[in-house]
Formats: sequence, structure tokens, C-alpha cells
Amino acid sequence: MTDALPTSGPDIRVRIAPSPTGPLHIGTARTALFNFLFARRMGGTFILRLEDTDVARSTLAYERDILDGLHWLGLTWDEGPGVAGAEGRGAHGPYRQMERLPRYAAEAERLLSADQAYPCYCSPEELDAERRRLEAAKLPPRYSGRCARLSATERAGLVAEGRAAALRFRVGEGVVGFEDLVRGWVEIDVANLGGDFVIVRGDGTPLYHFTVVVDDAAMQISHVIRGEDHLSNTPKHILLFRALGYAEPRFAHLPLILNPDRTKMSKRKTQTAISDYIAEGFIREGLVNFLALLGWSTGTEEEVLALDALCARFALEAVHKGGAVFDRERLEWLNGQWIRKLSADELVDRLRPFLAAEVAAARIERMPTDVELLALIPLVQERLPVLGAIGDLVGFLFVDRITVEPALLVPKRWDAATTLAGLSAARPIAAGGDGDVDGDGSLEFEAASLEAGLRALAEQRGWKAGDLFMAIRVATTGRTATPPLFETLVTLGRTRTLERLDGAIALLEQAH
RNA sequence: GCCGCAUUCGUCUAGAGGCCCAGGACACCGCCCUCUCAAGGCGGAGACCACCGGUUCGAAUCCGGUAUGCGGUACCA
Repeated sequence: MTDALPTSGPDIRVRIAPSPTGPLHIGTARTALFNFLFARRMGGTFILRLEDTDVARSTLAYERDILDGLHWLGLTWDEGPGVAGAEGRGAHGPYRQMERLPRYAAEAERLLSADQAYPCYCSPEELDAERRRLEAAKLPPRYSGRCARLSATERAGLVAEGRAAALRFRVGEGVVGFEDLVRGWVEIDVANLGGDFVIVRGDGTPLYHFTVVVDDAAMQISHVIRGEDHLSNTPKHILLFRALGYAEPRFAHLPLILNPDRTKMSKRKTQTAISDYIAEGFIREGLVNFLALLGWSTGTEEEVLALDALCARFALEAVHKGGAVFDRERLEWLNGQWIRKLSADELVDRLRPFLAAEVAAARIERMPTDVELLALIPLVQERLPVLGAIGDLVGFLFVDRITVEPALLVPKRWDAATTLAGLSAARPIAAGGDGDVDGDGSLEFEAASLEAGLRALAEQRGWKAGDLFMAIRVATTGRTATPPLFETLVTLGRTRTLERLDGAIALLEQAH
């Protein structure tokens, strides 16, 4: 069976099967990425399937978030719904489980009539009590099998009581083993599965362990690549594949992504929604690169890799077995690497929504033009770990008035009087006076001449140029850390530079 | 409890018996560059390769056990 599976080509079929019960999770994105990389590497088919049988928690908004997030990451799928709410494309649909109900019903019926499954009339309360009893006795929880051998008349009696019947799968006995592509041979005694398990609820809706097998079989999935948290469940799935008469796919269980305390990554301890990372200004190249290297490496020292390079190098055999802690510092570093690789035009495009958000939040007063943005790129490109940092970096350029903390105005080695003298002396240079070597007032407001003029001033007065520059920096931007000063002043423009110098001078005089 | 999986610098990892008294990257520290902040360059600190036994001339690498951690154990997915 397994040796009949393809080793390359379009018959390599893998899938990502998220539940629209929450926003796209980092872990789901990583699993999707590994499936995608494997499919692309092998020339296979990557499928998206929505597992929406938890009707109470599934929403269209989450579905949209998940599809948008995967699209944003660049993980395009060959089969499945293209957009939220739409029908999927591909020959193995439908790709939404709630649209596959007849299929599950038919498969359940097959198991029932083959007596590989049976109706169970135990109520949730009874099962709960049973489980608690076992736990209290320090025994592993397991279904007693009470309904496993009911006679027809017993069943009729329970039905007459008005009890709803769930459907349980007979696990039988023996040991189930499989060759996991990342972990090697794994085997589990069926006796440890907790007894016959429910595959269809009392209300007739099918359960995960059942739907996943029916769908993977129907969609001819060749490789099931998923998180390690499913490893212990795999024997259940294998049993179901066999009972249903389908070939088993191959399995590969990925190491978990961990919180800093090494527990399974959770939104309580780590930011997990991809949309939150997008909102902060992580870019797809950085996030994809980072995620690919969580639990896998090329085996070389290269680590800044684009999606196509990752595809070219990916190998399931090289995936690690141990869990990997999500290290945000490393993500930011990689993100910065990729921001620096962007072309100026591209960076302008990506920055625009973040500036718009600054406007919307009233942190800046107007949206910069594309020309202004393009001019800013050389000043900001290597200073952005995330795109969302743009507001802090250059927001002072797009507000009419800045607020200046008087204490910041005075450089460390200076006092208020020196600062006042420094700014007052700098003003005419910025105004084009003293720095105007031709004396005709035509001096351009330009970085090199501003720097030359102000350096000359500092030297003449015996000041450290850095101190003078710092005073001007704070006076004109309100901050101690900014892009290079003279380019910044030029961007600010002569008029506003002078206004802000005057404002700072007034502030210092007032403090006197 | 039971079952399963895992275990190399704080973190991500290289390493498939001698090339390893363990290499790279992030973070950290220092120096250089420098108007600040970054970026970049150079250097440093940081791992008794979880532990104990065994196999071998030789083990991070093979075997066994122990410990610890994590995951699973639902009419959730």
C-alpha cells in the first residue's frame, strides 16, 4: 500500500486543513508553509481544506482572516476555496467539511453496516462520571464498551427512552505502527487509545478523527504533514483508513512551536495571530523565512532565504524532532534583513498603509506624498525592524507642532545657557546667513552646506560638534534618536527648521 | 495515572564514529566607523553535547537505562 505512493509529481498531494474558529495562527501558518514547501519541492499539489464542523465556533470572518493570511504569506494553493465563502476549485471538492456531510454519513453507514462501528447511547453525563471514576482510581480514562454489544431489543429500549445515539468506532486490539517521515518508526498499542472512540455525535455531526480520514482519502492526500500534537492520534486515523478500505497516506509530524517556557505555543503567552504580525509591520519575506527555520534548516549556514530558495532546498528528512521556541528577536532581525532588501519603490508601497494608520490614529497630521516618501527611504530603510516603526521614526516631519521635553533639549555635556547660545548661533546658519559664503543670500538649504556651516560654528566657539548637533536635533524633532540630522533638516525644510529652532530658543529663555 | 515524542550555547541551529577540548546566527558585552539612532566591520563571553552505564583504539554522533520536559489521552480541532 504505502510503497505504491508516489515519490514526486502531481500525485504528491498535501493539504493544510485549518478550522475557521479563530484567526490564522502562527502554528497553522508554519504547518501550511512546510506543506507548501514540500509540495513545491516535489512538484506536488497543495490543497486547502476548511474544517468547519465545529459550527458553533466557526465564522466567515475567521475564514476570511485565514485565507487572507495565507495569501499574504504567498502560500498559494492548487485546490480549495480561493476566497472566503467561495466554492473551491479542484477536482476533489467540496473543500469545506460542512458541504461534505453526505459523504461522512455514507462512510459512517458503511462502518455501521460492517459492524466496525456501533451506536452508543451513553449520555455525556454518564461518560463524564465514568471518566472521573477511573481518574479517581488512578486508571487511564477509557470507554467501557458498555454499548459495544447491545442486542437489538436493548437498543430499541434505549431508543424508546429517547436517547440519542452517537456512533463509536471499534478499535479492536493489536499494535499500530507507522513510519513517520520525521520521527521514524512509531508504534502504539491500540489498548492505549482509550477504548472505542466516537466518530459521529448524537446530533449526527461527524467528529474530527473521522472527517479527517474520510477527506484525506477522498482528496487522495499522499502525505499528511501536521503538528506533533497529532502524533498520538495517528493510530486512530490509520485504523479508520483500514476499516474504510483506503490506502494509508504517509505521515510526517512537525515539531511544535513553543512559548518561551517551552510549552506549546498559545495566545495566552505569545502573540499568535498572523494578522497581528502584519499589523505591526512584519513583512511576508521575513515571516516566511523565520517560520521556515523553526524546526528545519538547510544544513548549511545560509539563513536569509526567500520563498523560492526555501522551496528549492526543503527536505522533510531534515526536519527536526524537538520543539522550537518562538524567538521574536530573531524574527525582528530577519524582518529587518528583508526590509533592507526591498527596492525603494517597493518599500514606499509597503509603508503607505502604516503611514495612513498614523494619520487615522491622529499621531501625524497628514499623509506624506509618494515623492516625499521616496526621498525618505534612504534615511529610514536600515532603521526599520518593522514597518510599523515608521511613525516613531519620522512622524515629527508630518506634524505642525512638535512637543519638546525641555530637559532633553540640553545635551549631556552642556547647560541651558550654552544650549541657548548654541541654538541662537545656529539659527542664522540655518537661515542661510553665516553659512552663505557668497553673501548673496542664495545659499541652498542643503545637507552638506548646513553641516559645513554648523561644524565651523562649533569649532569657532570651542564646542563639540556632536553637542551642537544634538541640541539642534532635539529642538527640531523632539527626539534624541533620529535619522541623520542634516538630511532630516532638509526634509523638514528651512521654514519649519527655523520655526522649531525659534520655539526651542523661546522655551529655553522662558525657563531662565 | 497511562501512552507517545523529545533533549547540542539564553534562543534558532551545524554536526550522521576520528575534520569538534563542538561551528554559525539572534540576543548580550567591548572596540572600530560615526552628529544621535541604526546599519556595517572586528573581537569577546556563552554548551562538562541532560545524566549514568555500555560498544569501540576512538562517541555529541551507536546501544541500554535514568531524569527532565513536552504532547496526547473529549460526543474540540
